Amino acid sequence: MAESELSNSAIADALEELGDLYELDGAIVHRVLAYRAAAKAVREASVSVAALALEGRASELPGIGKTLQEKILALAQTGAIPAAERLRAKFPPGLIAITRLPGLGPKRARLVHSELGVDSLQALRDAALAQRLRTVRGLGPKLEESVLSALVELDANPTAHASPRVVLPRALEIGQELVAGLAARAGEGAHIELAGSIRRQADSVKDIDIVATTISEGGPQILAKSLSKLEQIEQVSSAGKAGAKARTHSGMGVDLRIAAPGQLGNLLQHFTGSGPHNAALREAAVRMGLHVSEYGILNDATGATDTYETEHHVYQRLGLSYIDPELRENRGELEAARGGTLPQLIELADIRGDLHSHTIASDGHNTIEEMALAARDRGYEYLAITDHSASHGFGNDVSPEQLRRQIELVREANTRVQGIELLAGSEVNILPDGSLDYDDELLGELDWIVASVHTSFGISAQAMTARMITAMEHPLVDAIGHPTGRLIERREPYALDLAAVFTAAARTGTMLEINANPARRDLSDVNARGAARAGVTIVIDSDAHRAGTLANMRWGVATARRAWLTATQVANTRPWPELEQRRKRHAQQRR
DNA sequence: GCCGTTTTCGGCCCGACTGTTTTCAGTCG
Repeated sequence: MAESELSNSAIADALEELGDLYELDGAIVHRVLAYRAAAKAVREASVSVAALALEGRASELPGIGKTLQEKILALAQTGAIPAAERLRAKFPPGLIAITRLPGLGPKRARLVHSELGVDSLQALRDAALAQRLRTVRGLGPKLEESVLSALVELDANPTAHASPRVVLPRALEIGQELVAGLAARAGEGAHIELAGSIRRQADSVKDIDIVATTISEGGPQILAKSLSKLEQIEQVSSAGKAGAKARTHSGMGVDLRIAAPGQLGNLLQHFTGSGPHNAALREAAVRMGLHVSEYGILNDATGATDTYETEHHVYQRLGLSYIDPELRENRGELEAARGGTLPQLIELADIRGDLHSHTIASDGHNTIEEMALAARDRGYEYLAITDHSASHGFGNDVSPEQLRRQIELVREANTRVQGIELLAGSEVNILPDGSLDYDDELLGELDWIVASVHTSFGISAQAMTARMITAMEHPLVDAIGHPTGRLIERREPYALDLAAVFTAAARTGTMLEINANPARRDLSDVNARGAARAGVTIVIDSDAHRAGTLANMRWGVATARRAWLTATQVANTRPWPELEQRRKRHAQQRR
């Protein structure tokens, strides 16, 4: 296999930069959008795009054609794209920073560069202070004002983006508080719900989108005014009949949109998105002579705009079966909905047990029995106790001797606590050479083994891949925990050849985890989908460190749904005896 | 620059808001 250290994320960054540069250069918007779409496809790919390009196969990815295949190949072979070099020489780097300011895009950046010679944020500030921006046709005093206030904000907080992304549970919590607050003030007959990326159950959320309908005459005004009264809201920037825009004290944007009940389906469909899903949906609709917006569907043939109360009817009108919100990312769901081949997605109620949990034996906060009772309360049939292993290194090491004692304690608790099967397991460290930190004899006494990387994240992709594959080839390793090590919005995944890992997992019968900790969700949606396509069995685990966080399972199921997974593709939707028989140590015995 | 129930060229979603305008361009989601 072609080996390249050029990561997908580095390629995606390069394509985005090139798109920005072409935009500054005045390229037509569709060409720029093509670069952005290609960057997204590269970032989401679960195989090495550099390796694909070296084989001449990058154009197999959606949105990448002959030209971009060549440009990625050049980047992989020479470390640079000639067109980007040329454009970088033409436009000073400060111009890109200017396009990032609110209210300023490529057109205006180009304008201030050509008319005033502005080539940096500092030069822009000087021009605004000297009131020179208003001398350019199309620009005025208001823009000077907004430029200066944006620069002040940037100075105060140079690293943070204007609106940071937060992980889903936090956004959902704020969103639900806002919905409850609005509902309490809206009166009878109002319907209020969350849309946007929260409803799609994305990894992280930038803005909270709220959709509301009201039947009373002054309903819209009451709702918009109610929003400004909520304690979470810092300020409302605009309010009208159709809705309001606001910002929370924590800095999240809030977009409230209001419609008549008869349009709820149209509004909800529009505001659930995603952007690429809606764009693709609308392009397909145009070919049918239909124009879709949040207000309804305009029919070219009749000139009438039809509105729909439910999303089901919106999709039906467009010749599509209903698409679950988690799938609306333009990753093939429209074609599947057209052909009636969408999957029956896994649900939280399908989960029968949890195979990754911690207790006070390592870094957990509850006893075996407390965890067992909490799992039973959740309706589980089984729970694996998998404390950290002998070299965890955070003061929570479980020595071989302690593990033997822990196994006895689990067995005792299993006889004491009725109504749930307790499994004695371990989350064993995968050492840099791929070996494990207990000997095989002790590992052989365990019911369930999840192996994870917790150290030496910085080794090369080649070394990390070999390390993982060695661990998967161990006959007693049932599953790999949080396989890429990413932390959402905080830490990139470690360098790893995922395609090779998936192949090895399928070959050895090792399961790969979707770790349901909402800061991890690892495997990610696209990677879990890639793994399942490669024939890998997925297991969804809470990785709970206290009884309460067994409930994190829901975020893992959310990721599985975004990965198009059905219940049958996930191991722990099966009763333990059935799951137990399907894992590799039995498959190996059968041979 | 991509792509095909308008297939190798000519299209490529839809609307709101803002500021600068007197009909609209640019930006944003």
